Amino acid sequence: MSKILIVEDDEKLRNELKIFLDRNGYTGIVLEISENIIDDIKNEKADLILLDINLPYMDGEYICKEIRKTSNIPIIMVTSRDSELDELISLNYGADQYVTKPYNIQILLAKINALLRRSKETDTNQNKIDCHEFILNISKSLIEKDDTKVELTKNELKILHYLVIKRGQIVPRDEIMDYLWDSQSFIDDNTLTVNIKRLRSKLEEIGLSDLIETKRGQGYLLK
Amino acid sequence: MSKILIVEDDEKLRNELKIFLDRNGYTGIVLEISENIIDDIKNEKADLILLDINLPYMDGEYICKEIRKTSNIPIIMVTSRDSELDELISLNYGADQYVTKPYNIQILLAKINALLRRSKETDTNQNKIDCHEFILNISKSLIEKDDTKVELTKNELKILHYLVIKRGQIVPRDEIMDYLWDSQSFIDDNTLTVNIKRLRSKLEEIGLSDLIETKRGQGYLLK
DNA sequence: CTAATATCTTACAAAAATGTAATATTATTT
DNA sequence: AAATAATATTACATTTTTGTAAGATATTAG
Repeated sequence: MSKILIVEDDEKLRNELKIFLDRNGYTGIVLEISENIIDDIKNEKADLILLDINLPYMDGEYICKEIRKTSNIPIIMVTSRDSELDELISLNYGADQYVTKPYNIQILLAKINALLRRSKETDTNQNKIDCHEFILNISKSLIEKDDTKVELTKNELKILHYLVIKRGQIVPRDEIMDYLWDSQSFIDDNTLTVNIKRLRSKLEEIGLSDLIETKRGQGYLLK
Repeated sequence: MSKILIVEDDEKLRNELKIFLDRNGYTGIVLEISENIIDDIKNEKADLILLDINLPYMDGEYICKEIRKTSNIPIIMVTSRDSELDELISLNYGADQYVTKPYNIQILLAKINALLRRSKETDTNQNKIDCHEFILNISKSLIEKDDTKVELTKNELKILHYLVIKRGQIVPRDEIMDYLWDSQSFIDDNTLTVNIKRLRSKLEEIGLSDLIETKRGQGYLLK
């Protein structure tokens, strides 16, 4: 049951929208527009925001930009301004969709569905990262490849995850060490080498060899 | 450097599009339309697909539906049919966006950026889930709260992650056990209780008490 | 080629994580 | 209130994970 925030000053329109959303399996929440609208939005902890551009106090594009500083909640701009410039600005400020009024309400619903489907992926999926050669299942701490899989320890997961994020780039040993251990704990530099070795062995176990390349003097590279 | 697949039969248009994408930091890949287009698409392992609706052999909506059976790659329908029905069908078949030709190419680019930003979220962020009371840092296996934090073991992380995904719902013990252990390994049912106890202790450590509620006979509930 | 340096390998002890058993507590039913 | 069932607690032995030490290889510089 996703919460959808309606940020719109046209009272008639927003009430209709709320009723429509409620009838279609969502919880529509209408916010009163005030100077504190940004805080109000943040406090609601909704799953998606329908955001008008023309609002009192401040415009929707500014609100969008502010929200994006702390949150990546899905945002659909819903506005009567059919302007390509506005659309461009909104998208560049971090909005996900731009819909012009009057809109076909079934299409708006379909867009909400599509966007929530996409954004929920992150939250609810098993937190897998698909790297062509293998899948890193972070929450289960597994490397998966076809029908084989191998469990990773906490250190191995951290290293591989860090390399995966930076795949294709050379990652300095220091950087990995900073990521793995608090700077307080004085960990032997060889400890990283040993951990890399262990990770490589596990990769070998499922037929993945030479994935982590050593760039002598520079760091490691995940291909 | 994201790979963007161009599935479009108008040769002039697709070449222009490729050049434009290449100039804007993407790798545009033009596919020849054939009967095997669906397999061709799957084999490319791209990051996003620009999919025309009017195509020889089969229409784009059908292709979209087929791709969605095995992949959740971002799909933007790009078409000259400005039809609300088509838009609705496309979105319901799993497309993320619907753009009509002729399009403003800057806006198309902004939409591509927005969609990739959203879909890459999983990859690039640190895999944190923000739950009002605390932040679950999955890749570092930590619970974070203000300036305190506590490390979780693999089991603790799995349990908490599962509860977090289903927060607000009662999660049966069986379901958690299925998630934690292979059905082959016959694990004592009390083992889960002990693991829950350990998780609760860690939550207590950083001042989070009574977060995991026992619903006797039903399961656990994360508030 | 030799020396210096970076990374690798192997083995091992200490620490952490895990499952189980035995017992205790709490809630529900009779 | 007693009996039953579900969950909690504690302690302990086993297994896994981890860091380090000591020596081996490989790479680069002189």
